[in-house]
Amino acid sequence: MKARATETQRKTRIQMENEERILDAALEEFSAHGFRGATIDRIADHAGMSKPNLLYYFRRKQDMYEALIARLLDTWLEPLRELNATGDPLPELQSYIRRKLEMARDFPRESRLFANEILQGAPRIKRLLETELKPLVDEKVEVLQGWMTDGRINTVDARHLIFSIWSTTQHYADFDTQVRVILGPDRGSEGRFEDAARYLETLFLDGLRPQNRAGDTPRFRTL
Amino acid sequence: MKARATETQRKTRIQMENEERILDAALEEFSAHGFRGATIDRIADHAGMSKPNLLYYFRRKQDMYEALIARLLDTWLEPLRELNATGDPLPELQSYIRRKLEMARDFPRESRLFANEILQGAPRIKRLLETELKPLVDEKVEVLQGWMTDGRINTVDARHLIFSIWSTTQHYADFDTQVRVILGPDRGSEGRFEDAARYLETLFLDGLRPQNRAGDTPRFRTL
DNA sequence: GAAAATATTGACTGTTTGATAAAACTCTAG
DNA sequence: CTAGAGTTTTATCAAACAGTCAATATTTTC
Repeated sequence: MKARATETQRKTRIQMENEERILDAALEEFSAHGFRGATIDRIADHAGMSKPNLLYYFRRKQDMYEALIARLLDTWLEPLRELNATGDPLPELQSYIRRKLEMARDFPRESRLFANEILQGAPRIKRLLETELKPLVDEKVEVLQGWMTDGRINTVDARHLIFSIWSTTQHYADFDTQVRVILGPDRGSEGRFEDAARYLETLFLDGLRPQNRAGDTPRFRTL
Repeated sequence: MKARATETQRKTRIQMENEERILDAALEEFSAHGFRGATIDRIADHAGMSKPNLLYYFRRKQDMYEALIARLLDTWLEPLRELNATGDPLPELQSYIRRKLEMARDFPRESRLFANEILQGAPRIKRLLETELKPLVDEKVEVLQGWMTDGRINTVDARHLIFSIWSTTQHYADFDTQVRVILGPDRGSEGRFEDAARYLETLFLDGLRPQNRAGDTPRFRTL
């Protein structure tokens, strides 16, 4: 009966398998009900093991949650990290959007876990947001502003630009239920995401103003 | 001891006051922790009354939740209802976006309540989405498609266009914690929303492609 | 194949939670 | 002012919950 908590290395085959099964079940529960709404019993049930057995691997409910959050944030920020300052601006943004959309498609539960945590005021990861998320965003904001100064993309508030990419892409994971109701069951998951990718490309590149770019119509001034 | 549940009219002064206080406290709790995560005790606490007293007005936890949802959906869809088919497309969309942004600013708890419900699979309002939300969206999609056919706005998937307006605006309520971390405390709430409004106007009208609209640069083809 | 390390279980504990019953109190209409 | 409707409290309950413990079973190691 060794202390697994601190002795990081040396994990048994069974240990690895079970921790994996537990974290998968925990992700299911936490992403659907938030920290407080999730119960150990249901997680144990979903993982196919008894509650005391589960608690043998994760002594407290919070330990599961923290394990999930820890592994999440890193993957979550990867697409933004890949935004390359030396690349062509529009293709770079385009592929950032595409990568975020792929994450929403392939890891919807992770997206919802994150959404739940933020929605509840981020009590457990606020510090992480400040130490990891903020500096990364600040760095990439510099890149975007450089592109704007050089006239290579339209001049806008770079932080809000990032927000809009996050929100539009994650919407397809977080609000999946609503999206399905609106789109109907006709188009499967793949079709939905193809359509979304096509739409977001147009939105972020050209906006909604009709494309009379030869100047044949005087610029329309909105209120 | 009359049955308040069905006998809709004839509410006492005290009844009205207390129901209001309770629903406010319930909104606070449900929007922050979801249905399962919220507890009657905390709601009663926050409303400043004993638990049995609260349960005198709402016999079950679910009754509070349903009362909130019922009053929510109607207000929530109001901005979309106001989208006017006979108006000018771009100003119409512009003011739809502005109204949604105002709702995110003025009713963030309501926005989070809704987000929580959808995030959890909308178990309690899926039917309402089908009977109320879907038809309204279908109707407005027709309007948007009409504008596209007439070349008055850029041709895109109208449903995804609506999704992007919902997600970008509600983001400022639902992910408020994250938004604050990124933007820092410099700008207050008003400033944040002004910046957001300005940014979204540019995004939805013109997109990010630099504005060389006189055709002095050959159109850039993205991957 | 036996000792040691690891894994699983059943039986529990103290607490929180949603909900009820009945007694006691307060307000209000006549 | 008083009778009855409306409101609040005290006391209580059963179920659900997070977490513990010692006993048992299984794997791994030599």
